[in-house]
Amino acid sequence: MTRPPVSHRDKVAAILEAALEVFGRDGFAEGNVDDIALRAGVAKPTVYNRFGDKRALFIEAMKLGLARANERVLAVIQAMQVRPGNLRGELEALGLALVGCVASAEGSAVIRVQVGEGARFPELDGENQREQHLDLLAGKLAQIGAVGQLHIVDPPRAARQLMALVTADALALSGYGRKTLPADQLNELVTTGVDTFLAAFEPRPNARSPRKAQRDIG
Amino acid sequence: MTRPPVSHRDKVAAILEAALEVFGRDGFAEGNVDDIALRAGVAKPTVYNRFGDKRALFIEAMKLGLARANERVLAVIQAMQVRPGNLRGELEALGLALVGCVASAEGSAVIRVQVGEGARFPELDGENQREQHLDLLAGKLAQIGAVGQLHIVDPPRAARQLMALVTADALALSGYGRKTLPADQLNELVTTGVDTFLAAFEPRPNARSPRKAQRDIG
Amino acid sequence: MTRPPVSHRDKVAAILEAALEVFGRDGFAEGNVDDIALRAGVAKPTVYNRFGDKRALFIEAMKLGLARANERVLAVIQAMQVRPGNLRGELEALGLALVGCVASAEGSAVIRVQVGEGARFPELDGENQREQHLDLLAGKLAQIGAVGQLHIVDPPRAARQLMALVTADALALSGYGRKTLPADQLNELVTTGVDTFLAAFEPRPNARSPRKAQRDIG
Amino acid sequence: MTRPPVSHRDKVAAILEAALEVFGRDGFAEGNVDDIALRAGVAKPTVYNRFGDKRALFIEAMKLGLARANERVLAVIQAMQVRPGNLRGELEALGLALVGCVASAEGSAVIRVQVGEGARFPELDGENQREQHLDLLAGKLAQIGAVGQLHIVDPPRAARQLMALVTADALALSGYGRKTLPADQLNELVTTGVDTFLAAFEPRPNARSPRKAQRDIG
DNA sequence: AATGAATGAGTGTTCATTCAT
DNA sequence: TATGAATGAACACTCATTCAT
Repeated sequence: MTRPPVSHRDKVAAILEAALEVFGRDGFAEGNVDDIALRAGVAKPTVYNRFGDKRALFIEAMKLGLARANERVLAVIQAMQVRPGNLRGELEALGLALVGCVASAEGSAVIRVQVGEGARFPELDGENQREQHLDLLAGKLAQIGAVGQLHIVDPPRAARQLMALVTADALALSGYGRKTLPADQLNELVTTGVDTFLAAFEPRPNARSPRKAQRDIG
Repeated sequence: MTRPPVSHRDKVAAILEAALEVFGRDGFAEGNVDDIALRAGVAKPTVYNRFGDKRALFIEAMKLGLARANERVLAVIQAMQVRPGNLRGELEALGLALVGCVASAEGSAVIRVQVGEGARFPELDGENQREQHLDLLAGKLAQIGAVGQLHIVDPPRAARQLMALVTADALALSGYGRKTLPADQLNELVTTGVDTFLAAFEPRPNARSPRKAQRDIG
Repeated sequence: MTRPPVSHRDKVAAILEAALEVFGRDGFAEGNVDDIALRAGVAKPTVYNRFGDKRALFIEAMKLGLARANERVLAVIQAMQVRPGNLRGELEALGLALVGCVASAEGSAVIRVQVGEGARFPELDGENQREQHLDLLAGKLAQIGAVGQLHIVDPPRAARQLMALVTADALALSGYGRKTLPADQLNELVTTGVDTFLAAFEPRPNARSPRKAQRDIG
Repeated sequence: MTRPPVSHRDKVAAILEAALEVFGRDGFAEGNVDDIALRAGVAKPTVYNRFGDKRALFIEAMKLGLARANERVLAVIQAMQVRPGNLRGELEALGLALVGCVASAEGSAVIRVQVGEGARFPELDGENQREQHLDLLAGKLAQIGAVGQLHIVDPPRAARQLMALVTADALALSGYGRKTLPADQLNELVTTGVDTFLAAFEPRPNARSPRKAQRDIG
């Protein structure tokens, strides 16, 4: 009685799982509580007993989805070697893994819903820990810079741009996860993104930052 | 009889305008036809007479919004000088203008809705003429390359990456247009994006492509 | 100016024709004024200019349909020979013609609508001149009785019963005109109806009326 | 859990009852679901929960009405004595009872609606078990014929014709139940119908069938 | 006189939410 | 606690009818 029986947790989890699936597919407004209850194998009032109302359920489900997505991205960045024997390879692996995160069914669904409905759910504002990802990545890049394999003056900026170079196009071209891009294309997007990143941040003999380097040209 | 009275065109236009506003704010499912009719200053059946049903109205309104956005982006790219006295300045101006497009109230609303609901509206699939923008930009970059101000081996790729470098972060940081970023921040995002672009695509004395250049390092 | 141009009459006629068709198929409530105007080749306000409202149009159209049906039935009865060389043949011909009236597309449609909606349109109450048909038929039967070919004590009653015997089943079996019965079946229904009529009203040697004749048995 | 609570059955029944009343009065299109729910004492969604949509509700209600009407008619026919001491009286009683069925408020409403809307509801096609009634009646008549009180060669045909003779006019004269005929008139219609039936099917000394009997005349 | 366009009033249907068991 | 059943509040859509040209 002090804590609900196991089946309770199970049901809550099942409801969240179902909600994530349904809201991910249909969005908040078109997502159907009946549908969620059905998929979760519970009766509708059970959903309301546990979550109060549809809005709260949506927020919980999205938090779960975002947390999972964040976790995956963090793990990917964490796994990057800071003293790579093969820097290009390491970055490409990172890029492919990141693209894999945003292109995954659940990942892209979460992105789509957050972009589409975020304005109406300020509760979700802090949930996307993009800054945290970038910080971690910035740290990694700084370390790589420290050993001289890259010329990084402003690691956070480099992190943001690396992220943009390897994921922005994949996201856009896939219609934010609506269509699956062929592996070849993903590979090429990542590879060329890494190319450009390396070209911009390669160590310069004269140790000038990209900005200064360019100043001469413009 | 030869042309419909002015008031008719006006009403159709007012309905589309209202629909774009309402759907842009509330999305398809939460967008209310009563609301749209009210804002347009017409009776609800007028909406249905002209557009058939809510879905068709949504599609028309989104097409209008997308067309406008596309037009603005094209104009911005078109305006870029291919023999600039000041390449950096030209690119920054381009970048700021592009960011202005995606960060504008209407532009970002269109993006949010398209990302959020696109999966349920295949009719809108071809409407985002991103490829066209990129083609145009690629042409410009190629011309700039031709006069030796940039080292561009693969113009389409350079175009994509320039776009990513100058707009991706602004979009993400603004919460896809939900919050307005301060001008300073936008400026810096664009400036640093252009920096990196120039660093990667600056003319190399030895005329090596970025890729080859990097090969030696990785 | 004293009388509307020809096209006016034409349009009124076309509207009535269209209304009869549409209401005959769909009934009053489901009958659509747009549909009627379209079929009539006029604009909707023209319908309203001429008929005032849907209800009045319905009544006019039904009156037209009923008048036509009445006319056909009267003509059929009128055509019956009162000194037939072949009484059975004459009655069968009459019966088939009557069945043809009620089974015709327009005839049955009018019947269906009148049965279905009559309660809501007292204006149509007097329009079905069934009594007139029966009077005419009664007169014919009386004449036939007068020449001794039938033993008819109460001609109106004989008329009603002849009508019932030859048409009631055809109407019921055809689902009130919904399905077309094969000619064979119609023939048999009429033939057997006439058989029974003749059996009941054949001249009796002892000149007793059917009623009295039966009294002995019951 | 094993059986739904009483209130549920009650509500479903109340809805059907209300629907039968409303549709019987107003027909399908003009029948109002709000009205039905109000009369049934339930909320409108309860109607939809149980019946899906208006059309399905209409069909269920009509099936109920038709089933009741069929049951009453069958009971009436069943009750007929096959060895009557008073054949005429027995047939008149049957006729009056049948007329009572079709002239009853609910019975005639069902008939009106089925005639008026049947074409748009093929689902109701098999529901009017007229053939079953006629079979049963034919059996009875055959039995009466077997004991020599009637001369019935073709019992189904005799059944149809008896039905037509006693009910067709009552139905037509009452405007398919719209107006109540005075008892006198009903009586006379039935009595004279039975007269004619008996005259046609009285046992003939020479055992000729009606048809043959008539052959000599025509 | 005829019409394209507009509209007020209403209706079927849905769905998040709650009641009663 | 969990659920089958019920409901209030909305909303998309229709259609007879009228306005303005």
